[in-house]
Amino acid sequence: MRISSRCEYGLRAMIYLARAERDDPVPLTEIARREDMPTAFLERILARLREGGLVASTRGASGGYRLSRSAGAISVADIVTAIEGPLSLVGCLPDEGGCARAGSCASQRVWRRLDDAISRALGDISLDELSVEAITT
Amino acid sequence: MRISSRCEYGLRAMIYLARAERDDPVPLTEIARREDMPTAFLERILARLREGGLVASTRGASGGYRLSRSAGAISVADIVTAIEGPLSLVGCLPDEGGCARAGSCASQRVWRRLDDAISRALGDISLDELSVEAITT
DNA sequence: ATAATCCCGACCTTTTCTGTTGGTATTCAG
DNA sequence: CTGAATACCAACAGAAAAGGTCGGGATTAT
Repeated sequence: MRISSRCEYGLRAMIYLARAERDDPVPLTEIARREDMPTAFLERILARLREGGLVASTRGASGGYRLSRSAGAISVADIVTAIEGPLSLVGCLPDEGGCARAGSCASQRVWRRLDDAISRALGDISLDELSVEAITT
Repeated sequence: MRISSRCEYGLRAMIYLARAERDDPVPLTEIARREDMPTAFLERILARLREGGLVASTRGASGGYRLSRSAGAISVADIVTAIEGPLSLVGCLPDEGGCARAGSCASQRVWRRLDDAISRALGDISLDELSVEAITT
């Protein structure tokens, strides 16, 4: 179980945006350069974040990206979900069709508990908390 | 972030072994048949569980697998670790060489917190708890 | 007009996942 | 001793996902 680079890059980019305290949008190339990430790849990650409603973009010269709401109102869970899709761990959970043995399936409970733990852990961390942490350290 | 079939199969197999309350070892084919899992694949999973010290095998006719210690002394974390390797989420953690930006890297903290949450969640669930749960439900 | 920028679809390479195959070694029962 | 049942193991293969690149189109400030 590894965190994908997509996710890692996406989170770093969001932190970068949270720290960029200015009104004009931040261009993709700047983020990529400063955070040392592949530009074209990052672009597609930002596309997902935009689709997820976490960043807003302005096109054209002197365009770029900015957070679509305050850093305090964005959790890491939001970011990961926007990038990776639903956080759910297994396909056999009831909402997704379920599997034959259902009900009597003990392992299902394990994954559900894990799901909860992950959601809670990631939901508890907000973006501004991270940008602050990083500065004070 | 999905749970791999390997893991799912492995956990189910372990639960099966925990419930099989008998002294003679359980053959691979039985587990595979009863749990509807691909035999050869399961074999390789059981190999990892054996290397991880979670199951013991006896060869030859009327051989098979059994838990190498009591179900109460085996956690889901043990199982997942044996099958998937270390539970750690990112490669940039200090123990694994670290990355350039280290120290000032806010995202690292996120993954570490997540790591902890996962380890705690999986470490808290023991195998006998699961086999009991499954029976009483 | 031009340069800076976002947008997007198609492609590529590498790795991981999910198995399968075929053969070897070991042990029990007759 | 033989045969069947079993674990063990290495090599292969197809599918999917990860990680990334490319080329061009659309938009906008200057």
